Amino acid sequence: MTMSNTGGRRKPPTIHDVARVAGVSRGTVSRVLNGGHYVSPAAQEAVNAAIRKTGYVVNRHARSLITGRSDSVGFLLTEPQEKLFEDPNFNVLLRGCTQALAAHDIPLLLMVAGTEDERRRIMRYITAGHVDGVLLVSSHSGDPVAEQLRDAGVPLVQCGKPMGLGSKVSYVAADDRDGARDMVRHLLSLGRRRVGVVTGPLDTPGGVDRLAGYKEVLTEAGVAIDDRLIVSGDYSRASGEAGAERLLERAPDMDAVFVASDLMAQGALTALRRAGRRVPEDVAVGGFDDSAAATESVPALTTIRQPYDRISNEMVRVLLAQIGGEDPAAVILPTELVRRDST
Amino acid sequence: MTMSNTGGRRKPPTIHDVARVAGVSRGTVSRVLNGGHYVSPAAQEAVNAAIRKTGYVVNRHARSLITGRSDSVGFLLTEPQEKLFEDPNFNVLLRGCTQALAAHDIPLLLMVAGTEDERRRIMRYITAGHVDGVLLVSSHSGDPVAEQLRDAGVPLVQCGKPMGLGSKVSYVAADDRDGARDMVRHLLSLGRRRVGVVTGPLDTPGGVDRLAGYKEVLTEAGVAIDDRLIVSGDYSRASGEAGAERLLERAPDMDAVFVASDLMAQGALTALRRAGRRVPEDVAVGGFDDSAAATESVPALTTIRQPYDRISNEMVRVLLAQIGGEDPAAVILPTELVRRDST
DNA sequence: TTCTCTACTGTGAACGCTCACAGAAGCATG
DNA sequence: CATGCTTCTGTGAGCGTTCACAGTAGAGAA
Repeated sequence: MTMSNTGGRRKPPTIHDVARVAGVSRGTVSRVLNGGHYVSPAAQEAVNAAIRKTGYVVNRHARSLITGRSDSVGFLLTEPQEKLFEDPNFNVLLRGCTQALAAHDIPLLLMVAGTEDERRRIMRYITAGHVDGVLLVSSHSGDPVAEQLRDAGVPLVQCGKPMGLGSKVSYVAADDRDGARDMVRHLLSLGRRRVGVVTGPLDTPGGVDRLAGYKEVLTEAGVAIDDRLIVSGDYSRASGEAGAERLLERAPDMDAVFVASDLMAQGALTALRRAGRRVPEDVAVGGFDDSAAATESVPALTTIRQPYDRISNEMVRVLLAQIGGEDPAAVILPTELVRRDST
Repeated sequence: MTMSNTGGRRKPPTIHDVARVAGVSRGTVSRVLNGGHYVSPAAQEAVNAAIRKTGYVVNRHARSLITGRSDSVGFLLTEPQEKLFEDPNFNVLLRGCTQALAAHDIPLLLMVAGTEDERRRIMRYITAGHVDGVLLVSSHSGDPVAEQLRDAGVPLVQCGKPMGLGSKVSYVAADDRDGARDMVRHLLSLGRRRVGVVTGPLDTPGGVDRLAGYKEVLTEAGVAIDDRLIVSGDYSRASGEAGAERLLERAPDMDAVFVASDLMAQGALTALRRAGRRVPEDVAVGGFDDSAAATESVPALTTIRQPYDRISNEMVRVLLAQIGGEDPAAVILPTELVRRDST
């Protein structure tokens, strides 16, 4: 009479079963599992064979109980919703982090803090030690969550430069300023001199730095800064459309515009088309991000590529280092100009 | 001399500390934590006060070790990438599930099985009992993963109707057939008679059902089915564009088209514009999904709304029921016609 | 009174693992 | 031969919780 295996799950083998099959002790099996130092080759081999034979998989709960580590990290999003819905970059980041962590056999717990209630529950969960560290994505970058976590001693890496420079928290970001410089230099190299800009939100480092890069290059090139050519948006498509409209009103002779996100650039294209301007003949348009929106636009956008794959890899690397005891670190990654049809 | 709390985390309070503060035993605290049956009001109150005072949070690892439950579920995506990048619906689903689970205090583990290696690692993780159940999103809907999990006795809910009807696995889906019927009826009600269709992939139930609804309504209305008016796509924007182009070639007198996804409908709009057709005057266009693409299109798409918020809620509900021992269940949710500017 | 029943409470054992420690075996050195 | 050192192995304890069980107190019935 054999045991039925329909329906319920069988009780999985433990380290004890492996030890018995391999003819060694629990301790030896544990050592093999954790790097194999101080284990004879013969025992090593016997244990590995026993693991394969029994189909043993470590019980992470039991391990965590004694080590105090959870061997998992949280991916925390502190946005009501727009980010998750509108921003194509978010997907890339989430996927990149999931995979980078998977390579270390570390599961990713997704946490979305929309309401204040959710935020509290999540903070309690995190500070109780249920994750070893947190990857934080938040757009309003003076987020109190970052400071709270840092004060609680939770390893933390933020995506994008945080606002308060005093706060000692790790972050990984693209080089916004340098990217903006590249784009504006590119527009100037096309012979354009009336270069407008639709900035990001000016209460975020990203918004500020991209504008700074713009001004820097114009000044270098001896082109006067004209306030009528500067408006700001909030990275949304709608704000890009409104921004371009305002620019055309205030400076009808504009012959190029640097828009600080692809989504806004898409909106700007709509506004330009409506105003009867041809792109790129009358007005050259440069975006930022190289998100999916850049290739979907008509014409396809010349843009500044943010290396999201590298950003997610670095976020994970820095976080794991910090969990391992290293100090917080800031990583700034280079961007790249991608030429398409809008310039 | 006070203990420094800079840097490292303090050791969190245990159930023991709570018991001591409340003046009761571990057992009583545990009972309060798990529903409070057979606990006197006085003890109940004392324990709750002690929990607040000490800031106690249950150690889930210790609990899981003994209960055998992990009190977490996996969200498994078996797609190489396109879904995560192109499909706006995916975001909505992921967020919905995260929140529905959060209400039960259950964390969501995100798992992406792109490569074969990842798939194996994830299967081992799941079957080892590290999650209590799995929410599965996969487009090629005869996915072997579903059967493997079912055979391993892992509670499972799939998003969308699975292909092999024999396999007894839970799923939650929108009523594709009925949605298609509504849309085609709507197009007919506008007086259109040459109604084309760009279907989804015909090796998936969603693709098949939407086409079936289309044919059904035409037949009911006494309009002959014309094969030249039927082409199929794969839900991508590009395939919608190509599909509409082919339809115009084969049936230049087409005066309406039902496109089985909003993303494809966006592509169709591009093709129609290029061919000089006005939408909706010359050709009315109906989409499916009511994703972000529907409102971003110009003109905004009339479409069939899939109730993604309800879908995610139902997926979680059915999964938790199944974890609780109930039998697998199928849930089919009603759709809704959303009128915009393309019809 | 005594017994039974219900409502509640405390206690030891276990869950599966890692860690610290003790000890064994092998080998070179004094 | 004792001593030390290195490499390897086994053993008990304990992580924080739940669960089963035993036990207590009080109320009501016989």
